[in-house]
Amino acid sequence: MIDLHSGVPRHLQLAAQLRSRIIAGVYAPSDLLPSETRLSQEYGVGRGTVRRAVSLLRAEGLVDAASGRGTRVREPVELRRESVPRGAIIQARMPTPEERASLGIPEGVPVQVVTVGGRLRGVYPANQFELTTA
Amino acid sequence: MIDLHSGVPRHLQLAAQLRSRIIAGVYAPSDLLPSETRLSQEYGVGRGTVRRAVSLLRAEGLVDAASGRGTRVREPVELRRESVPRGAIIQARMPTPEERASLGIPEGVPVQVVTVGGRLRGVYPANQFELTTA
DNA sequence: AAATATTTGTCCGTATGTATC
DNA sequence: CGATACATACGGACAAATATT
Repeated sequence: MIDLHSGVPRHLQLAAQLRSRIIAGVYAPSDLLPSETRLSQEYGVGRGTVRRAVSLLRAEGLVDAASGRGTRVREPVELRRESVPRGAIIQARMPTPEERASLGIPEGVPVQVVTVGGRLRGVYPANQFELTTA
Repeated sequence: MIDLHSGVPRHLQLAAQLRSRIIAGVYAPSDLLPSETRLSQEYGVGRGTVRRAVSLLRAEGLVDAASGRGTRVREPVELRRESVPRGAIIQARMPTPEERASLGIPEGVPVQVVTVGGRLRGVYPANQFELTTA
């Protein structure tokens, strides 16, 4: 459960427990997590604390929440492999809000930017692509 | 300022304004942002809303906050260029908390993981390295 | 050196809105 | 329409780290 006096923030403790349950398959892909109110009661923490914990899992891409529907464990996605030419420069960073909107990138997912000779070659969301050198 | 009835969440409005001020150089690298209480008063929103806005900027790697000290605009750093061999696979992701601690990675900074033939070759914090194909 | 003030971090309770069932 | 569930937002309280006097 949650140790209220361990010094470790409760939302981190809760996030860790939910995370390990997801990885262990207790909550399997496409499963709904218990509602925020349920978690709040079961773990004896406020709902705000639950939301903070869940928001971490969302940022890690583990779950996906929607109003009215619940919070669902995300299906693992197959990564597409994209080949980059020799001499390319590959830089990772967090996407701008505009990139997130236009590319449909979820929270907490970085992008890899490929440039060749100073010219932009592509922006690859890390939840969809891995890069390989030609 | 903040439009309380535009339908756009206030923390997003505030984040957008702070973000554009940072990019415009109104808040320059190493500058402190106004304190959360100041921002809360100036923009007429609650402190929780301010914290949500700032936390977005932290996740984007734009600013860095510390207890007692304040929230500082991050310095852009010179990137070291690291060469990866042909056939390597480069995957970007957010670091685990353990990696952040051991590698000293600030918030909002992704890492690039290089594997060759399934064997791990290196983990490169994106605020220090850019990769190039050999 | 010590006390005080400032600033961020955590947590709670409550209220209201919006989407879904 | 009502019940459920997530989203936004406020206020208050206290702790922890840092800065200031």
